[in-house]
Amino acid sequence: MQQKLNLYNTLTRKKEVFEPLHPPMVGMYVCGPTVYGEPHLGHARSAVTYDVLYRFLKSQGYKVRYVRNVTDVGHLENDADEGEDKIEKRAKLEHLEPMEVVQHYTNIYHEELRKLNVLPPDIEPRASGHIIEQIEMIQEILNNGLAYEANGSVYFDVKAYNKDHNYGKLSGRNIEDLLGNTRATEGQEEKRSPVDFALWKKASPAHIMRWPSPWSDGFPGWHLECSAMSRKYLGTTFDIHGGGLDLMFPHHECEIAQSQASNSHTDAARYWIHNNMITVNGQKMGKSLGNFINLSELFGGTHETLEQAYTPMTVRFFILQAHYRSTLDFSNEALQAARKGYTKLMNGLNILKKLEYPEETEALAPDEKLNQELLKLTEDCYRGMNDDLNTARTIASLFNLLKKINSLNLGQISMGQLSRGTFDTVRDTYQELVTDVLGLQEEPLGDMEEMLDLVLQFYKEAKENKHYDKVDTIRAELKKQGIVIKDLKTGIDWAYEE
RNA sequence: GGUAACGUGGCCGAGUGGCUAGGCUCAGCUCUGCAAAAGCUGCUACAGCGGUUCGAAUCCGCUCGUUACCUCCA
Repeated sequence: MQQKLNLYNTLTRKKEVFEPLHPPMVGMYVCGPTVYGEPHLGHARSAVTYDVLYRFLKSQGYKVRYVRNVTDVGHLENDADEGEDKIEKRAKLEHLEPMEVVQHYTNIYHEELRKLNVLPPDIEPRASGHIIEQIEMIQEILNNGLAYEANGSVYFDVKAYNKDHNYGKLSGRNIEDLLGNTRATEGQEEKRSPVDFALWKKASPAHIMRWPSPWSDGFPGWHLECSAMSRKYLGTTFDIHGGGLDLMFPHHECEIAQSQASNSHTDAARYWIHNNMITVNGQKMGKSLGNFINLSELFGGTHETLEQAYTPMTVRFFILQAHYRSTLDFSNEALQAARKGYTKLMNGLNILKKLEYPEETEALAPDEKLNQELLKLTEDCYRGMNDDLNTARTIASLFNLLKKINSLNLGQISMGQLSRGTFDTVRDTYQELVTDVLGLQEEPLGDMEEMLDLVLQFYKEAKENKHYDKVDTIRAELKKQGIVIKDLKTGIDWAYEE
């Protein structure tokens, strides 16, 4: 495949050819969730987006180290002021240890992502497990004169930093605008400037989650964990940093500032990737709007805006049918359409399993034009992926390919019109992209017990009609599945074979 | 208020100077015991107004509308 992957880099605001720093190794860091609540559609979009990037890079032969963190400390209700820690607030509410909250929601997050066929990252570090690394980084920034201590807390000195660096280079802001727009917030007396952000916060006496540091018993600022952990596992400069568009400012901006101000002196990542938001009725799903749709509600059909339950693969397909940098509007109609599209793609997968190129028929009536057309379609599939992970285009091309596969299956196109090479390319492309790269897999069929009842019904009829050959066949086939039929006086039943 | 982005056919959603995106829906045809699936055909759109150009949905300007970030959020 001589096509090259292009990625849109927020840092440069344009699509760039992806060239890893140390091929074939690729280092990739993605901002994971703060585990204080149920995972929702937005988490799914982010996870699926970077899962596809991860899968695609691997399919292209890269050796990827994928790090996705779990934020379990330091994420305050309000940034860098006197807000409560999200985790701790939840813990108090539910009368739990903060780490119980963390574990609980981390487990659910993992479970839901597994349903969505999202591969686990290679390393999943937690902020609370990297306090030492974070303290070290703060010390570096202090030593470099770009942070200051105030009453046991340490703040990043944005104005000082901005003298030699560009604070706002990622999100396209400038410090004057920021200063002009910062609203007066209470409890910020310690900060020299409203734009400064916390690297370390001194804990109030009531605060449970606290660690010793040179400055105070306290906890690290939210932005710091990502800088410290990405550096620890991927180095001072790595290839890809991903996350939601809403994290661009201030979170990612601060990450870059911290990395530059520390002894790393880098932007941390070379390609900064941002996925767009999910909207509901044209409005962003947001905490303050209270219009979140949790994944459990989606899979269970329990949310009030849902007309029905949607399976994880329907949701995955729905996400992939849009480009990751576009907002994706949620609606029942769109999900239902996604369901059908998904099943269509799966039917194609099943057809391909059964289709074989006949051994002896080596292109009886080769149709050069058709072969060319099919090969072009397979290239289109990859062209979509390479063009900034445009899964929407890839899926469109896969549907075009699927039409031909269906025609082949129905004999509207004969196998002899294709060369073996064309057929293999078509099959391999379809299978690889659908299952390995897009990560779409078959979902279990309906109720197995109901199907079994149907078989038992046929068994009963066969027996009544004394079609003993059929009776024997049914028994034998079911036995292969580990099921035995029991002819009881009271009726017919089944049991697991012991 | 500051800064961005977007406005595509009944719905969703790609594209981006000239060539059919695709999915869903709807109508018709082929196939078919009936149906379904599949294939084929049709519904041929790019907010409005100007401009650049041989040619614009695609570039530029203005107008209208929507949204996002600037505060917690993936």
